[in-house]
Amino acid sequence: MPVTIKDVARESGVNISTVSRALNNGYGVNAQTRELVVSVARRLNYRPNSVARGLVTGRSHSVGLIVSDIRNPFFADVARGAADAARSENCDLVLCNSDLDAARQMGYMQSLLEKRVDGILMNSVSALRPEEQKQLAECGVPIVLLNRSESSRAFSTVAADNEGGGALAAQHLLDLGHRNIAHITGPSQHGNLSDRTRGFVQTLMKAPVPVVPQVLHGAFDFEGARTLTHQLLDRHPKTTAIFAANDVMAFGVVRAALDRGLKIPGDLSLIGFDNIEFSSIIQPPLTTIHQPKYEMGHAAVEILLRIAGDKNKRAPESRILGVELMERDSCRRIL
Amino acid sequence: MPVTIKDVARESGVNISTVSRALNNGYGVNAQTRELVVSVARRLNYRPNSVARGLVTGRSHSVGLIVSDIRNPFFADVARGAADAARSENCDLVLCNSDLDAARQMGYMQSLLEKRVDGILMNSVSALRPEEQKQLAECGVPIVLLNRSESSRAFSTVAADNEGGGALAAQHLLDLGHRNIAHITGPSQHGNLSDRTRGFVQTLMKAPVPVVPQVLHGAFDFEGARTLTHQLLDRHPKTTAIFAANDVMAFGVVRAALDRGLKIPGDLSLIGFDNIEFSSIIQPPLTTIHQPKYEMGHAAVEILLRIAGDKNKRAPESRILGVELMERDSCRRIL
DNA sequence: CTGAAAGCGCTAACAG
DNA sequence: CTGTTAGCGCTTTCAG
Repeated sequence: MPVTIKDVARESGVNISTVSRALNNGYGVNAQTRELVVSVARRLNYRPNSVARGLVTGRSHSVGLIVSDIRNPFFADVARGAADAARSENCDLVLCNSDLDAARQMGYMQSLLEKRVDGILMNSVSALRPEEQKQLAECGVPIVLLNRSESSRAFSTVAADNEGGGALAAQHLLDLGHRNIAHITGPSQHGNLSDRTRGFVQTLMKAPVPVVPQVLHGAFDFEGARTLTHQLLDRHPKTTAIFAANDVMAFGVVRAALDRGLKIPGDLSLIGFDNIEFSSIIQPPLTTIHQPKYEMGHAAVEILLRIAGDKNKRAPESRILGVELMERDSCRRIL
Repeated sequence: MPVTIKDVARESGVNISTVSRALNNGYGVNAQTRELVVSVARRLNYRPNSVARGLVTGRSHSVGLIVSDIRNPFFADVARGAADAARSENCDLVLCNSDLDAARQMGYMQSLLEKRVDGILMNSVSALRPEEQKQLAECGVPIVLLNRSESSRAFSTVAADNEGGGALAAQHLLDLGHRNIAHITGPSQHGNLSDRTRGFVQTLMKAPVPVVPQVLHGAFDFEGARTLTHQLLDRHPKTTAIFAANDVMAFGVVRAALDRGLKIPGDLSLIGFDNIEFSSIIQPPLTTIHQPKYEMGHAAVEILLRIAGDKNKRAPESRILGVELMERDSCRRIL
């Protein structure tokens, strides 16, 4: 049985409320009394029970994070940023993996709400039924959505400038003189990736000499990209540059190029998106669009906790973080 | 203000204790009464307050996970296994990043203990002062240590068979006919890596024709390995095979080989350790020792929760999980 | 089977 | 400055 505030009170010969004050506020207590209490508490190895405290204060000092899968390096970065932001406000992070399954996600929501977390940060599954949307909106704790810039205005959101990133990629390829350009990406309705595609395609089409790229949709992972690249190059062998919707897809392109004996960037220029750690390790080091992953997690929790602090809930806040071109060795100039 | 058990009681015309029973045990309550209560609860959108429940039951249904950095893909895998195991027991996972800093680690411990988590899984910093060791041992909640097989017998532990993995790597290289073998690894006192080194070296020395490998210590990351490899090859250009203490180090070797125009496996065979996702994506796909990362996290939480379930604390349990050789394309046979 | 009551450990008025 | 008191929302005896 752990030592409680009562033990400390008895041992110091004061009332428990005095102990509480001495240990928390600090002020409003005689300096000597406080010293005594503090020393007794330390001697007894007293550890305040934050469950009990939470019951009365209504704050749990923890926030929930629901991501699809923490093994995705993107989310690992976000999680680290979120955890650090939480810690700097004396909160802990509860990690949940939804696998983008609506039922799992709602299950975790439930569990987090029962734990009375102070807020929830999530990369929500895109296809939420209106009923679930509503349930989320009315759940009573602040929610910040990740990567859902286009979402309903009911929630605060944090996302990278995906559209701007797509534009950056397009401009870079254009600047290098490419005209036979392709883009491989995920399913056409994937919000995040769609934004990248839009920025990319629009920039290409608005060029002085407009370019219309080949756009291929498929699975947005390594093998999906590999397959897509083979399809692309079978049909359009003249392609000189590919924009992959994320770095892992870019790795798939690298592999496909290897399969065909094509050199990057000699025969094919390649640009990715995300700037995961591995993109600088792979050969050739990948030119890519950097997404401030850590900062996104950090900002999201800041917003969450700010909202949680305000009693009168304010209008949801949306934050779009800037992206950046990381020039490495996978793109070359076309003569 | 969320709806409480009282609201449900009033609305169903029964006592709160009946509501509690109806919603929890299920038995000991008239079927009709229960149905009524359940339906009212649902109608009111009642969500039990697990903070209040925790205060009386003494269980928080959450476990803490302290790792050095979730961005390390090894820990991301472990965390996922841990989260899944926790979830299957209706627990949540609280994620903490220590950066292997003793102060941060103890700070998180403190915070987790105040939250009255049901157990803590951690990859502890190796250098804990005896005082801190003791503090951990007596903290009152079950602790499972990760990757600390050699640690004091005071704690339960879960680790991969690092020594066996080192042996596997050695045997593989031997089988392929290598005799000029090197091993690059981290600092000599790093428990985990030391085990790998020991298994590797001993197996080599016990071979029919004993081999004594070059062993180089340095930073156990990408750049560290790159540097170490250059040093190695400057001094021992006849080296035909390298065992890197982990996959990221192996990637550093790949880069160093590239720096020198050496082909893998043509000029140099390479074997890693961990089998992180990237090892199959890099060129050439890396032969490596697979560590059951997900399973380790899963097993650790299972043990944790089993200990937490027993009132009479039993002897600590140590589990060593098997490793496996993943043969890919980075090693070749020497004639 | 159900209600009444005690209490988990703590904070927060409210008196003194 | 400090003690008293009333809960926070729930589980759990203990009666009935």
